[in-house]
Amino acid sequence: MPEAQGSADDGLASAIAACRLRGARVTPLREAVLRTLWAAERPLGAYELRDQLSEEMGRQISAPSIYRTLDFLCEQGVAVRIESRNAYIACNHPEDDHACVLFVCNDCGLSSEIENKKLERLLAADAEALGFSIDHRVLELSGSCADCRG
Amino acid sequence: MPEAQGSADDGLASAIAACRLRGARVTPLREAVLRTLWAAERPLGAYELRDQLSEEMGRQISAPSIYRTLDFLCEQGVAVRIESRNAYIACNHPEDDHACVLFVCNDCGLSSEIENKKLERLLAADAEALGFSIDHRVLELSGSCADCRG
DNA sequence: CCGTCCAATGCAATATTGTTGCATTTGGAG
DNA sequence: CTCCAAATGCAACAATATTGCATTGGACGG
Repeated sequence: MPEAQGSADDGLASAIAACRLRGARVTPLREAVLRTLWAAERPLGAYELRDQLSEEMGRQISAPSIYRTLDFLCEQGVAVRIESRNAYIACNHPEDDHACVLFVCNDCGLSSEIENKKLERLLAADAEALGFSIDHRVLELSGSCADCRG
Repeated sequence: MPEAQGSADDGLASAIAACRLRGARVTPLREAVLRTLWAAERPLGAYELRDQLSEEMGRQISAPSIYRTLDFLCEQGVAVRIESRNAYIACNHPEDDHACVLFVCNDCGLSSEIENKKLERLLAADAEALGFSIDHRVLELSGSCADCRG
């Protein structure tokens, strides 16, 4: 579940608005996928989304459609792929550059994106020292969230 | 290519020794997979390993054997799976706890594992603040290495 | 040396995840 | 309205990963 920051509806609405501002087309399928991600309480796989949306929309949605839609949403910065799970979540800070750390609970799936500027600086310094130019970062920490640690 | 630190042979030998010290069985297949990873100049996929080893060993190695072997090597800390690529590399510091950052060049595949204690502390602090207990970390940065930036 | 046992491997089938190519539809610009 | 490009539908397929069960092989006690 994307961490609280207004309601999921607010998040969805502002994500859609952000896409439109950039001139991107928010089609019914794209909106439905994003809505499903916002409503989910955990990361969803592509085929899970396909099944759920096929039911919701009363017709078969194909895997390629789902993947293309997810690509679009990730490019727009309103969804994020979790590499270590082959799954996706809605992203609640489309404005910044996704320089965040993702905590994912193995138990309930709760996913929290945390920004940490100091950490960014350390990574940038390491990259600099190596002469490495960073295109894409994957920072995923899995374990147990506060609720599930019982 | 695992970064220089003695020769690849030294790395391979010490990785094998480390496994044996723990009482783990280092079979011909396990050794061959690890040797191939050490010799590779880039991360290798499971099926790539299967094909290469099938040729080397003069018989068909099956996918399950490869996956089981890779699981073993990762558990032993002598190999690492790169989640963002579905690929594996040999690990050159089986001694510590794999609290490292991995830089992977999109161009040549060069993979450098960097330790960064400050970064570890920051992540631990974020986790603490969330009440989150970390099981597994994935820190993978892809981009262009110094040589490929030309 | 022999038998027993268990970990490791072989192997076939299958599941899951992701992609390609091409036809068709849709929505917006002119 | 017409045209164009983007989006979607769809079938086939490719790549990655797992399951279940049979077989092998080495370690160890006798």
